[in-house]
Amino acid sequence: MNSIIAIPEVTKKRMLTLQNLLKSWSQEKITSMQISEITGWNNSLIRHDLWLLRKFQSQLLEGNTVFENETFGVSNGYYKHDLLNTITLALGFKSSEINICIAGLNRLGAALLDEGTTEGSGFKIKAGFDSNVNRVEILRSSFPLYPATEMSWVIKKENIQLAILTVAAKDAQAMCDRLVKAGVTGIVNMTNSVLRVPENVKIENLSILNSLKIIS
Amino acid sequence: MNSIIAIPEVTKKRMLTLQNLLKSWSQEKITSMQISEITGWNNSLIRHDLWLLRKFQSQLLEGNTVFENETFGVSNGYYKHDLLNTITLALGFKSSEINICIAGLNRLGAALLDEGTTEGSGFKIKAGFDSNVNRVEILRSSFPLYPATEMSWVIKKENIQLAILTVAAKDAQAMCDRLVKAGVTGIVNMTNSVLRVPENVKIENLSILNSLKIIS
DNA sequence: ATTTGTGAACAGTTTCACAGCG
DNA sequence: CGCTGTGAAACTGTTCACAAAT
Repeated sequence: MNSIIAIPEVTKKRMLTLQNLLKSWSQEKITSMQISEITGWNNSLIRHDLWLLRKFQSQLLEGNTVFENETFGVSNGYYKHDLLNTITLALGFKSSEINICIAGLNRLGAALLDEGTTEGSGFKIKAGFDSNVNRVEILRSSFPLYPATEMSWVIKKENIQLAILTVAAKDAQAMCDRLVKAGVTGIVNMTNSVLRVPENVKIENLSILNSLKIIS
Repeated sequence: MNSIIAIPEVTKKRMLTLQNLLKSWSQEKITSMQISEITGWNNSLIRHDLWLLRKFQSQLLEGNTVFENETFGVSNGYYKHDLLNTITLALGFKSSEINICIAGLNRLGAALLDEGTTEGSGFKIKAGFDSNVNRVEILRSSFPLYPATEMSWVIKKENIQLAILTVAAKDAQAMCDRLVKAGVTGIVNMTNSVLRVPENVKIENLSILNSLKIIS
């Protein structure tokens, strides 16, 4: 009776990085040592992560206790494409696009507007919001911009699930509350504010200043 | 013989967040429960972190095995200012400003130029670099912009220690190599590329796409 | 009564060690 | 032989439980 396993968050994050690495890897094969050299992760950790991924996957194909078609580890490296497939499958990326919005159209927010930010990534920016009606009218972008007062219906109508928050620190909590109320289920917080959200809303903090402090 | 303790990276990150939280906390005192409610961290974890911080600090004041002047935990909450002091001291923030630069002046990089990005943070942007000479000439900013070819001497002359990397993914490793060669000791990587650096160079990855994937 | 400070217990993560495979 | 797959061992981080403080 094997207990049900889940992929830990740390592993998921590493696999996201590995995915990016593989996309720019030009050879057909790669070994755990090579990955280790680039990323700095211990080579056993990589094999262990991959093992977890496949264990998790085989558990989804219930009943199939025996691994089928095991082209995987060829004892002299992994095939890049096999790896990419495994990662994509195991992390369960949605096949359909996820709609997102940007809240706060100062220079940072505005920079995310065109810039191919989400090019071929599975995410689609559907709206931009700002409390400053002026900004909304002046800025040009490939999708519509709205005053923050319109947020509620736009988020529902466009089926927006996630938001990138780029307002000034002092307005962050208020804007966050509005987003949550409108039904957003996750926020990438690019402010220095600490956001208070209900348990079912996920936050990822991306503060440049904090990062600078960590590496200094 | 107590073994020497160091503050773990996870704790440091939490303390950075706590620092931000306290700055916007208007009351004189705060309890571990209140911090817990806002951040979602278990309240014992907060006390434990704080305990580590002070243990670490008292170890710096060598010989002083006895804590002196222990106004700290007043058994009904922490004084905001005591906490802020402890965090600042224990995390050892430099009293002097640290010079940084921005490598890659596309829209995202350019957005960091004025925007008070580093306002009162202990970091000072001293230069911006881009391989596109045009951009360097067109953009306006409060500090000088240079073609990437000038990087080596500028970084030395201005004593620049850290960099924020905002170039296109395909140019990331090349630009990173140049920064490292010029003597930078830490990079905030805002691209999706996985950077390969020598052990002594610290990287913090801030990829918006990865964050979106994690919360989705 | 409430909240901190503390070490022990527990859970999670990483590394080790080595069998098995090509 | 070099490399993967795998479970066990070592290590790191978090939570518990309760004494001490007020």
